[in-house]
Amino acid sequence: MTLPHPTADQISLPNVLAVLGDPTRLAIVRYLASKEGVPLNCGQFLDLGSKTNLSYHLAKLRETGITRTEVVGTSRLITLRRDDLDRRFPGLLDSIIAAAGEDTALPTVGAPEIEVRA
Amino acid sequence: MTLPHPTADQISLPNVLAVLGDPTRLAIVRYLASKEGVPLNCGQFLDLGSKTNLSYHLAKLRETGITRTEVVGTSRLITLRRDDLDRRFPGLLDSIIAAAGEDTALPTVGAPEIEVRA
DNA sequence: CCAATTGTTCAATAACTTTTGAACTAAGGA
DNA sequence: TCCTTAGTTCAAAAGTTATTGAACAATTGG
Repeated sequence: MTLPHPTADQISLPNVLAVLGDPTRLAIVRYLASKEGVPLNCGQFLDLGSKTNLSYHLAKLRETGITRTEVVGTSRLITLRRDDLDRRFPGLLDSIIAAAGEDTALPTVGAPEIEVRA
Repeated sequence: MTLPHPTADQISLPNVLAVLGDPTRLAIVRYLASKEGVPLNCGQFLDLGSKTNLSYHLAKLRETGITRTEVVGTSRLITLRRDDLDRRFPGLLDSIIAAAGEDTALPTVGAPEIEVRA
């Protein structure tokens, strides 16, 4: 069983920008990038919204060509389509992820990154 | 007379991405980048939409911090806020403009770039 | 002053997006 | 088989965005 994904050359720049213009989806992509190589399932993102809402955002990321979703049993394993994005839009993903990393206003997955003083 | 602009540190990544996710606005920015240094007025963009519609899109670009608009007589002179954007999001604007340059589906300002054979 | 030029504002509309809960499907383990 | 886990689908509600035309304002040249 495979879900529909656009081919690399079907990925459109305005679509990618619009889809990453949503803070929840940007947070998802940032987290995927921080765990590159490790496929994550939908459950890992529950900090960012309800199950239903994540289903919506993750479908959007897949349909735009930003992520790849593999069905394994009852899980979906989600990865960033970094090669395709880099080939299509060199430097774009890196600069977005770097900028997102500085952005304290973005929601985060996992511990809320509290700055601990010595 | 000056119009309201966000300061550099008020420019938000999700906002920039969402605003550039619109093909008309991406075309405006691409054209501004191609004429860097030369301030353009709204009339130069009439290929991309009606006067009213451009007013809307150009206001959005200004409010997001992507462009600067200077009022001179009855004209608005519009420039890209490249320094601010580069400082805030290094590499982002360049990769977007480069990618937009390859995108034949985007609307264009001026002659439709016909490939002339020798 | 008068008219033309430049661009804005307003209200209306159409279309899309995000979010929600309830109901559902499909796989896996006891 | 039955229950749990993982995630989707659907319809509804709420909100946002893009586009339009008509009316408006401000500057400038004659």
